[in-house]
Amino acid sequence: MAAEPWITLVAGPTASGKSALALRLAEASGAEIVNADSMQIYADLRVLTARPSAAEEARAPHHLYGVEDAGEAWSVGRWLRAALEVLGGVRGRGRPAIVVGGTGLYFKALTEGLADTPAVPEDVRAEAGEAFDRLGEAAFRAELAAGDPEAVAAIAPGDRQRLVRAAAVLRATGRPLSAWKAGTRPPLEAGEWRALVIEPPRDALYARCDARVAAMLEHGALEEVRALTARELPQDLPAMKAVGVRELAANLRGELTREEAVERVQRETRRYAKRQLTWFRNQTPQWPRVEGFGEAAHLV
RNA sequence: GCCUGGGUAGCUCAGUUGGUAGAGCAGCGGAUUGAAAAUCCGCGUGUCGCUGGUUCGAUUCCGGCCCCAGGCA
Repeated sequence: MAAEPWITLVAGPTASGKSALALRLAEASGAEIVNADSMQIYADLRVLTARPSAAEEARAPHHLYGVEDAGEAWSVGRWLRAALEVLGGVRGRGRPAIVVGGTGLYFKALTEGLADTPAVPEDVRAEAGEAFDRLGEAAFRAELAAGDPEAVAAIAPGDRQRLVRAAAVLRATGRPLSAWKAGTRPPLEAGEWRALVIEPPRDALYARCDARVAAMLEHGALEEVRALTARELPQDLPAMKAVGVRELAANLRGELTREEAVERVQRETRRYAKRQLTWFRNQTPQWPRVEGFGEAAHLV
């Protein structure tokens, strides 16, 4: 067992000051920063996804920020492979690492592991989706239950995304998801990492979400969305699902006033923060809490 | 000032022929294994404007008052 953890995970909801805390920790320890945010991976929406600025990135090495085009789709698995490779490099340089972000599932994959499921071919995935739409949920579930009763029992009603994924994995590999999950091993050693969860008071966090969305509009969020929508990419790409893209695009089309769009983006941002709070509260209850915002946090 | 309509959940409203009320949105709680800023599940949180009266019982009926909107002056 390693004597000293060399990886620090900094988790927390959006607008909680994670990046600021990570930067302070990095400057204090000479660490390199690794992104664990599913949207900050994409290059196109720097403002809207609250990516660190060029000036901030200059203060410490940053990895996996803006490294992919919005026209490409990353996933937990793709992020995990990339993150492990980056961490290997950091370790090779003899430096500590700080993994910071708001995507709970990415932290879970990093600390607990991800099933070693083979890639599901695109046509199998598409076919499963079509089958769902053709059969309806009840019949689709009945068919899936023959090969993967566990998934059928565990997936909540209406959750098309998970049902289709379970069916696609079964079809492509001949084994249910649960079988793939069974052999999962954590990619990191227990002693080599430690974690922090920033958990600001709800009201103050929401106020910061609102203020930050307003500030994003002042700093070019609309222009980013204009450039992105001009590419007419498929709507189901991850980057197209970033909070604010839909609403600001609607404003650009004249379907929402600027004020309406801002209010909706603020509301979606608050909801996102709430989901993150729920995740960390229940999925990582044993991780130490930092109360208040990241930039003001008292460091241990 | 008079007339009409309306004051019910955070918001927009429905409803109770008198037995203390329910929808949508918001909000809150939860799930979460390759889209996770995704996807989905659950939960009404209430001086029924105020105040008297009638009644076993009033948010509901009656009186008075206050407030909002429109109309007439």
